[in-house]
Amino acid sequence: MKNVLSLQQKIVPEIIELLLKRYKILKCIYYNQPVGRRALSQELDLGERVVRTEVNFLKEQGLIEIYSTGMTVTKDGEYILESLEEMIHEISGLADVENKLKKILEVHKVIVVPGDIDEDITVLKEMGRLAANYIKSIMSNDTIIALTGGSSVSQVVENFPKVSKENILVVPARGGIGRNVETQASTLAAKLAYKIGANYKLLHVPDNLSREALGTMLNEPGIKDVVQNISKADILIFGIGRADEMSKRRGLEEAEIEELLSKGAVAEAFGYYFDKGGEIVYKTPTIGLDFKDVPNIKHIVAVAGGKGKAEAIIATKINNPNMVIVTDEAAAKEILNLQRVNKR
Amino acid sequence: MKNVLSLQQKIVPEIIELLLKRYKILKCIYYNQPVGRRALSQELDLGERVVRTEVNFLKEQGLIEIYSTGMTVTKDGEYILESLEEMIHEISGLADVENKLKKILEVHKVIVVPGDIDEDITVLKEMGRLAANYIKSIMSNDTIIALTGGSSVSQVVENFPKVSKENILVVPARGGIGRNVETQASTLAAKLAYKIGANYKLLHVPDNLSREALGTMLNEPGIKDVVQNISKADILIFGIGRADEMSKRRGLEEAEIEELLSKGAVAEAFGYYFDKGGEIVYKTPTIGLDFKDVPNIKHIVAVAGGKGKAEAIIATKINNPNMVIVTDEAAAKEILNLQRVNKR
DNA sequence: AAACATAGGGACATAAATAGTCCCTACAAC
DNA sequence: GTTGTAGGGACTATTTATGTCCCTATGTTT
Repeated sequence: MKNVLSLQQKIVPEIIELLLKRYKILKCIYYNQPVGRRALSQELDLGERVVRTEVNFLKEQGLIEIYSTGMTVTKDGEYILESLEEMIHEISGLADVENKLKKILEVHKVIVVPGDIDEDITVLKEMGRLAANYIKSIMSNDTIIALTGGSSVSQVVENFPKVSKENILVVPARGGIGRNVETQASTLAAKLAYKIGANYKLLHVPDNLSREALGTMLNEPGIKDVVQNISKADILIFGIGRADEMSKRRGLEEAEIEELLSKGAVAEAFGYYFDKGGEIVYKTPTIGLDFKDVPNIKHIVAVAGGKGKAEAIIATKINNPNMVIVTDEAAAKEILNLQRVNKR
Repeated sequence: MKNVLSLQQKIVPEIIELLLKRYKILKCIYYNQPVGRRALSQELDLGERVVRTEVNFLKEQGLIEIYSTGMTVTKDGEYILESLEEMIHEISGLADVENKLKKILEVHKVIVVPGDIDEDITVLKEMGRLAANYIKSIMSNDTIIALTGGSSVSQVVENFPKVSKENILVVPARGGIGRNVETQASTLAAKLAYKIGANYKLLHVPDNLSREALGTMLNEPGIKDVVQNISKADILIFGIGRADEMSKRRGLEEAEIEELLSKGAVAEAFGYYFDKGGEIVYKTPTIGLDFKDVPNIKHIVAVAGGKGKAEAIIATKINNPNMVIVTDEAAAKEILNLQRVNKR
């Protein structure tokens, strides 16, 4: 049989939360027995009533006993507690990792997909699907979605479920034509719009323009309109890349790449390059989303996976508490590793 | 690690139900695809809305796809379905058995405790605990509980949880003094009453009285009162015994026992002996609960376990659709066996 | 011995999830 | 075209979970 737990993750994902909650409570009673309901709820940071409901359940199951002096774990309970330990470790792996990353990266939510993007291509798809589902859940009528290019975002679009909201607008976050037409922001914007029956507007502007050219472009009416829409975006979907890879892929000149890297750039996201400290060290000369607008966007979804992306994910510091990161187990664990090393 | 599933049964039993429900739905879609929501809900005997909720979930998880022609299971879904099969068999063992028994025995509910009463003494306790919990859930103020003697009922009393209802009355279902004072109906009634802070009344009448003596007794005011209470009982708790064992234990004379068995008696419950067909072939001459009152009692809980009791459980036919049977795995499986043999 | 702290249980209002129901539009088969 | 069945939307009713506060019992401190 395939691993029971991963199967259950798929068909009854609620099990994780419930199991964890009950385990936590049982363990807490065990370590503090005899203990009262209120002391417990404080210790566990759960509502008093919630604790009570669960405590009643545990009593029903004969795992604890309740006296007027407090609650104690029965022999059965101890046995269960012991047996559960192993299972919990296995299960809580990801849930735990998600919570840790949430704190480390200071974001609203982290979604970790089991597996490694570099070893299993379906992991990327799963990332896309989960990101898409999340995005669907936050969409409402009249939402403006801005997105970037890249293979990760491409999978988000590819796995987008049907949506029935009205007057959705999809725009590329920034101008710029990548090598691969299939994963360009414009292509993806159009594809997503088509999939969910939304409108879309495109920015037909190459990357790496001169300042003068940019200025001129910005005054073009067709472009000005799109740029304004972008700045009003409600949802931003973007991938995170490694600075070294992205600078090449975006066709920067050798000299520029060298300068970029010598400045310590390790991450790239929507045209901005970040160093390890999260400082912006370079900005791709094109038009579209301005970094100063980013902190105000209601929902930001970053999608990136693979061990190699860990550093870049950490470096991409966007001061937006609403950010959600969708990544894979490999990247997640590597981020935790790097963090541990840094602490020493 | 102890078996994951039995652990989960103990700590998150709700999830198992959920798992079963979803599996059932997924499987049903698979065999009928493409199929509509309403057809499904009819097939599965679930509310249309319930099906819808679950179907949405399955879609979210990517296990099914929804088209305007109906729902189909995806490759992922098929894989899950296949992998789940084994797990379901293991899990649903008892749940399934419970349902089958419910139909075979034509009762309101069957509770099956894993294990064999004859091999593991804790199984008997567990049966008692579950029966007691069930009884607690149906108790209200002013409830009258009638119970018989026996080791099974004794465990129900022993494992009774705290109850805070008012004006509960506990009475023995029938008069009669057994060999073992500890498990006599009178003793148990008193013990239960003490445990839950209820009142009790006793019937001090030996088994096997002559007709004349019975008539006399029935006119005694102290006894008349108790008998009236018994006939108004809201809950009846009783054990089921084998006719051969019980007739000896109850101290019948050799000749009577032979007559009894030659009449085909296989089961005994609250003083009545039943043959295989569920017909009453003998009645212990004592006073108390009358069989004609039994079909009208609101709640009847029978407790009996062990392979040897299977035949007796089948034979004890009480025409009361509210009956609940608490038994063990050994008896349950044997009942299914006997049933299969009978069909041939 | 009295006062106090903390225990579990009861009760009730309210929030949230779930289920029942009915209607609508789309699509496929006849 | 007509018809039957599909899924989705939307509203209501019902059940369940939660927050809150109060009560009494019990063990401990003063």
